[in-house]
Amino acid sequence: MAIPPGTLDMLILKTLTRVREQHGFEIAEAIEQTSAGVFAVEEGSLYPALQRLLVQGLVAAEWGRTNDNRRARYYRITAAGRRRLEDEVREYDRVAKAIARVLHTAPGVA
Amino acid sequence: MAIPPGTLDMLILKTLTRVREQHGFEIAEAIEQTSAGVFAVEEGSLYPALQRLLVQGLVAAEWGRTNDNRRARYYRITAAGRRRLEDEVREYDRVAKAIARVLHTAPGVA
DNA sequence: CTCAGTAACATAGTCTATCTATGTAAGTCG
DNA sequence: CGACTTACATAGATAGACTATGTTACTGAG
Repeated sequence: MAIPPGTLDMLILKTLTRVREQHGFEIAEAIEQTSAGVFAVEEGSLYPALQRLLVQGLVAAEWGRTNDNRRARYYRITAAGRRRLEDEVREYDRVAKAIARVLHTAPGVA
Repeated sequence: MAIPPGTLDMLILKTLTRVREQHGFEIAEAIEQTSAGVFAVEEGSLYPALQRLLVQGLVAAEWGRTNDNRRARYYRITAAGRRRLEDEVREYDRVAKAIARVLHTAPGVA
């Protein structure tokens, strides 16, 4: 299923706080797994997102080798990335609560 | 604040289950109030959304008069609209839970 | 009675972010 | 060597909310 617009960067940053260094494919797999298979992160969404995060200094990257000796770019979250993640989670909670209020306001209430 | 893409139709349908007939402005105000002021529904988002819902038969509309005698289009939710609302709420919950799982998976967990 | 102000509806075009489709480099293995 | 796969990458399509603008029609001041 599609990732809700505006949440992908947050999910990537969060994933990078769980495992110190991951390359793109690993990040995508981790999101799919921790979401219990609800989300599929497409490459056309993943790599542009990682570029955005790189440019903003929220993640850092270096080229390395996978277990089976393929080249891959390994990402880790920066201090600025952690701060941004906190902000985004806070903001997401605010919005989620607001939606819940609308969805659960009883009929007849002003 | 901005309405998360993909949620506006659901919020409008839900609002119309609370008050039987409302015109556009009233719907927008109701969403702002029940969200505790978190959301502001802009006219450029509201009216296209109502058109979408009309075309799909999820709401019905008729022209009428406001309390102070201005013309306004009054909307009510249809049976198909109630079914769609149920689907969208169910889907939203699924996504929200998936995001929560990603955000709350402890470090070190596979 | 006219004219400014405003409520309500409406649409065109912009922007943002994800997706689809495609392409490339480089390693493995038969 | 050649088919297959992993991993990265980008161009273009698409969706949905936003900004900006415009129109209609009622009210109220002067």
